[in-house]
Amino acid sequence: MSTEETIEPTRSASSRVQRKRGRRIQEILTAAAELFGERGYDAVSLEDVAERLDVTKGSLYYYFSSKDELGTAAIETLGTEWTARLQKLVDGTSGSAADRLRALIHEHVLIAVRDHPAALQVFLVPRRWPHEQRESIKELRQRHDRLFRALIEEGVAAGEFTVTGVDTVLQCMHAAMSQAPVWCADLPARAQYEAVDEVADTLMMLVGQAPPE
Amino acid sequence: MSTEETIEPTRSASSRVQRKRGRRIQEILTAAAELFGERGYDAVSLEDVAERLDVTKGSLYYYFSSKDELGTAAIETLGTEWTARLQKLVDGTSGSAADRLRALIHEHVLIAVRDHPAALQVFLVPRRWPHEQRESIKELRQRHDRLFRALIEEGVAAGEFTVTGVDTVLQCMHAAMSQAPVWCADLPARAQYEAVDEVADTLMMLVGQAPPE
DNA sequence: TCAAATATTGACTATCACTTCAAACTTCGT
DNA sequence: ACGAAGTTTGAAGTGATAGTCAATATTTGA
Repeated sequence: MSTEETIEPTRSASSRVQRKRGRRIQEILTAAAELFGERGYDAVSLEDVAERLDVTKGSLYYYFSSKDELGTAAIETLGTEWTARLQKLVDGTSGSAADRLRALIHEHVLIAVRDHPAALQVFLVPRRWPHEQRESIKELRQRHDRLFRALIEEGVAAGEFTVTGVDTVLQCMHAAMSQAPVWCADLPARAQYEAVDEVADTLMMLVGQAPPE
Repeated sequence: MSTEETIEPTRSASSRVQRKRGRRIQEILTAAAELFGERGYDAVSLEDVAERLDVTKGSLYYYFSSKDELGTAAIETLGTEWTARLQKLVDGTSGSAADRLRALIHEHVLIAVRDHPAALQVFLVPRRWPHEQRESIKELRQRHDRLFRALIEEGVAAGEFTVTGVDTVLQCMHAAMSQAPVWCADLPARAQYEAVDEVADTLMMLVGQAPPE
């Protein structure tokens, strides 16, 4: 919802029309988010986005004033959905902090590997993003991180985890997770799942959890 | 040394001239390696490289047939120097596998943070590199990894380390290290050193080494 | 049905970066 | 000193892609 459109239709516009506009914007964002998540921001041209929607790129400028604006909004969309999925998982799982953290990592990486191989890297490296856009991504990542941080701190408080600095652990975790899709890219589906499993085991060591058996 | 030049001067060429050519190539590679290491491959144009050398970009094509070729060679140079530095450190240190691994990680990240903030990412993500160039980078990374792997396996054999899969540990380690320069970018020098220290502590947990004190 | 509002087109411009190359310049060996 | 070999230049070519815009098509509401 509430995606900011900087370009407004002249004035007026019935709510019906506005809703239609909103839907169209969502369509665009969805398509863009998919592409950016698959290939990364730079590797996707507006022409690519337009093609997927069966329109021409000129039309995209009717809704977004620049690629960066579309990009920011699309990544926001992607991240929001992602966070929601993870939140749902966290809420639906019980057990020790270790169990839940492991499940969270597993799900997180699995989503990335299967659905959005390039998305985590976009979240992680907002290097080339201009001015304020960067803040937007940072904020998104923070929202994203909160889930992990909460579990880690819970585990630390419960004496389950050993950790030097939570921030550093989070950073290392994210960095590693963001690369997982790259390593897994050439693996068959079955092997991917096992690889993700091993990544989860390994990352659990960042909080002092030795692997099972 | 032995940098392959695909473009050869007509024929003949005295060894003296050839040596001069070799030196020039090294100058170019050094300049390019620095720039690529600072800003990453894509963010550096041939014009940038030429400018640093006080020549025009056309001149670069006298030595390298394309940006990719120059890029591959430059990264090779960077990686070779890097490995040499780390090798020296490993050879010059004694103590438990844990001590040496920690020192290695620390040095590795510190080089990256201080000298080549973007280099590790280039080593890690050869995504956009074409055909065979990719293999070259992979090989380089393997050479790079060998140092870490040797220490890790030693520690495992000695019963110091707990590890599920060495490859996964290596990957996570590298991914995390490659991001460290980004996190540290805005920190003052003193704080950088401490941050690197904490990264080392955290990464040691990947092999089951709880932090000190 | 028709005019106003909205949406889309496609051709055009601008820019940036890789690449080519003939001509000019420099260095080398004799 | 001189020609040949090696090096550099600057301008032009190419291609990809962001961004613009007047013309056109579609949708809306009365």
